[in-house]
Amino acid sequence: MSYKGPRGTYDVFPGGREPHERADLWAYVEGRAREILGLHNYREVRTPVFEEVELFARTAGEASDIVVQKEMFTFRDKGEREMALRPEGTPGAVRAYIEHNLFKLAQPIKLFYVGPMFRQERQQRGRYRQHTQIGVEALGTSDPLVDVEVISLLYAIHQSIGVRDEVVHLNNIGDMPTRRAYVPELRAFLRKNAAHLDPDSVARMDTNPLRTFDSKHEATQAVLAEAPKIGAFLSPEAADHLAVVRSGLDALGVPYELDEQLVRGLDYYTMTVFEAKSGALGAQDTVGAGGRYNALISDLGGPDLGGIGFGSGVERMLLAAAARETESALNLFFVTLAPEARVPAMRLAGALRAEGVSCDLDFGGRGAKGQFKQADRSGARYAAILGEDELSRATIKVRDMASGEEREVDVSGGSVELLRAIGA
RNA sequence: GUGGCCGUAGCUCAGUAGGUAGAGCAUCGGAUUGUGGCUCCGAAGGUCGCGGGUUCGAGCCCCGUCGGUCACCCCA
Repeated sequence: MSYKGPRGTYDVFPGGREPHERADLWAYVEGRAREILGLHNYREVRTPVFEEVELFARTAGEASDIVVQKEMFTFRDKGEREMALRPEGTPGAVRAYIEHNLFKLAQPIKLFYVGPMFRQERQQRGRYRQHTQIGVEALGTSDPLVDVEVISLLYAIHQSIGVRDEVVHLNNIGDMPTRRAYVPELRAFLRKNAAHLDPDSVARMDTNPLRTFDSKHEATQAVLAEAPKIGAFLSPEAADHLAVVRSGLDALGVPYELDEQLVRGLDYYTMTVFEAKSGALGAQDTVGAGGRYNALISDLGGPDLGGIGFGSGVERMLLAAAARETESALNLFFVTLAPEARVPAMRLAGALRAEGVSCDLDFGGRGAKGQFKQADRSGARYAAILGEDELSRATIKVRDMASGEEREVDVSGGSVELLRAIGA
């Protein structure tokens, strides 16, 4: 084999082994998600898979090494513009919201997107260089009940496709007053215990102390268990917001766990953050996650309005969902027993398809036995046999593949009798 | 990007102390000149990831490289 797919990518095809390689499961998940999104009145937005690097750099802070941090695929176009394949969906959606003045309409604007995201990382279970996210952005309001809707929507989508062993983690990382109060406390605490922290956390202690909570090092986690909790530092506004979100989730019956160590990788989050994890995955156990971003819209040149959204990894949803079988959709398979029967069979097939009956026929020039074998494997309920005898009588033989029963029907007047014979 | 493990037919794998490759399933054909699922017979299918090296001889040993996988980093 001379060519292989690029590192960290995979193909979706009939017969794929892993759930995320199966085309039928993709159709199922996307279909369910679109249905539920529609029921919540979210509408689709499609934005380019590449944007100016600057857009993504703007949205994720730590400007200097952002390209490295977010591990973006970047390239320069022929006009010397620095571009990047999108690593996440929010910046493009928010950019479009601003660019098309959607903030002038009645708010919120509730959008969803489905599409590929790109990150240049080493692959592992549930992590790919090109992965797909189903995401949602509710833009133009800071109403905490929108947070409730967005989180319950994420949960509803996961439940509908059967994500196993799911826990929603919830936190509020506060507004600016909250952080001004909390971050210095946390930083001071970390400095005091720096000797017990891993190098990555030591490095982040000054630039972004909140992120140290993400560390997987045992020693670091032991230190963090004793760290001051953000809950005690929440401004009155942030505390109220969290209380409304919690009681809303309780009222809707969405199970969640308050997790004061939950921070998020993207720096634009404010107030509400959440993560849906599944025990059915490996180390990459976050199926979907998101949060509120009350400064992002204005940072990108829009009005001072809040927004909240989530992204959910389709590959991870597929991996975390219980195995599922999808049945064959084929109704009928034509078996031709003479070369001159093939074109008539195709003509009849056309007539059947026009009536919504799915059918197929052999293209390999197989003998009778081989064709019946194909019919059997196709999962078709009926085989329609067309040979010299049938041709001369203007009939076709319909065989019920399960019972083996056969009956000959008249097709001199078209496909009517044939349709009736198979109950269509 | 770093590290552990792995890389033999389409798939899952075996391959013994180094002697130029096997099985099961799948595919195709036949047993049944126009009838599937079971059974039997047969065929086709491999530069043993790639490149070097050691050796009379390498799928087995050594080096490099590419790829996969899992974990770290990061994140959906």
